[in-house]
Amino acid sequence: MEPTREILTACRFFADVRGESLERLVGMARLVHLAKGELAFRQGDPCPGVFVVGTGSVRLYRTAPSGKEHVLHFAEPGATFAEVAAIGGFACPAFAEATSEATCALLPRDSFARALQEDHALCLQLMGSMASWVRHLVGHLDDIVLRDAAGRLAQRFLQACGPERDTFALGSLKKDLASHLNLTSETLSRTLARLTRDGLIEPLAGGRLRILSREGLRDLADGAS
Amino acid sequence: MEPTREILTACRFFADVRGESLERLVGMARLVHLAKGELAFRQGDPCPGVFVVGTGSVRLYRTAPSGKEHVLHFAEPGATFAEVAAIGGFACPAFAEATSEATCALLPRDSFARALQEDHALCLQLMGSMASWVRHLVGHLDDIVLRDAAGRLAQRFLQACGPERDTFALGSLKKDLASHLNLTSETLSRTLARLTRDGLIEPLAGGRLRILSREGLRDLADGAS
DNA sequence: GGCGCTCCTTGACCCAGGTCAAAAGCGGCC
DNA sequence: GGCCGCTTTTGACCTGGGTCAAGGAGCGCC
Repeated sequence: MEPTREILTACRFFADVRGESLERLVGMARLVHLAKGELAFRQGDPCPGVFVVGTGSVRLYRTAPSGKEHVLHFAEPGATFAEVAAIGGFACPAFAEATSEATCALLPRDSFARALQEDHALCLQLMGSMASWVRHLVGHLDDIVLRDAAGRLAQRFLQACGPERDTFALGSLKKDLASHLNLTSETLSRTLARLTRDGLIEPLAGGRLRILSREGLRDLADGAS
Repeated sequence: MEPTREILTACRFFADVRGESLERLVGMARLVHLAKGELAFRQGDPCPGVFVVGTGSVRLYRTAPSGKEHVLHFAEPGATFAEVAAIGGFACPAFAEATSEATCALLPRDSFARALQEDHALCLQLMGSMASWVRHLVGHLDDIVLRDAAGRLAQRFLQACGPERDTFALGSLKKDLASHLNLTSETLSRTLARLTRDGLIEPLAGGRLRILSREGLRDLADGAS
């Protein structure tokens, strides 16, 4: 199978796009390869189109004039990024840096926009995806606004490992996770140590963690100090 | 003109919706009246549909288990709210409280969803609106993450009055503005006093403000303390 | 006018989390 | 193995902004 088809079919966003719609997307897609540390685009660049991550992982971050940076999102395989800018016709709102060697399918903005114009099913699909993304953003916003450091971590852990499994991987450098949660890496480190000391989590090999007390984490996330 | 038609045509979201599409929306719309302090819905309620503000103003806020609340958004005449939940099929993500007597048009969720299914132009419209909303959210997120109290205020003021005029109204209680910016009203009050003392702004009658130095505000927003 | 709201301001104090600096870890690579 | 560059941890200290408490100030209502 062409690699772009494989990437697109593995993507949640396009999971239900089939037949002619899918062919059209596959037809316009270009394969983009990123070396570790390479930027797919910079904040303020014109948006090249929608990226769909096939392998590797891409860190989306914004910077302030002051130099501080904020990690908005980690795009893992199956995720998309820059779709909002592509649809809205904005400049790229962030830097996109591969945190490991990565391959993406790129759906060029103009072709993609044309496909949206003409393909109602695709449009509906995307609408739903975008709504989910908004919901996610709002959730993240009030993680940051409404919870303290421990609460944010606890919340993150509970989400990261879902209701079933009780171990999971961090999936990024700790300093990036820290930045995503609007913490410094020092505070993250200290908080992690505290949760471990309190017996709520257990560090495993390979940057994985095991949750020992969902209860305890939930309490923290709900604001019990 | 029926009041709902008037409300819908005044709304940016539906500004380009005309003819049959518009008739359909007008046809499904119900007029909703809210007394001051009344809730249109509560966080967690099933989403009744898309609200379009005609008159008055609605405060959208979320609360944490700890009791802290965060004002996500002020919906003024011409704005919509709950559209994301309606489209994505989620529960209401926030409380919606009228801060003054308000009238809204309500497009019931099911009818609206059906219209979306069948009306491609409407779909495209909404896609663009949603993209703008995401952009706004991301901007707000990093106001909160990347700027200090004075920077957030400065940014807010610059946006609120646009590139042309140099006076504007706060448009809400100071404590709500504070909550929106993730500050306490005490800090807001102190910061406002400081900006006034430094000659960057000037308080006017009726809760209006005049900007005296765009320069100075820009510096603050850009992180110069 | 006076009374009772609610909102806003100001002051004194405090603390979560940031900052700065110094060790550890930990691969990757010659 | 040993060196180098990174990330992470830990410690000591500092500070922006939160908290608590006490007045004003505006305003609707009797």
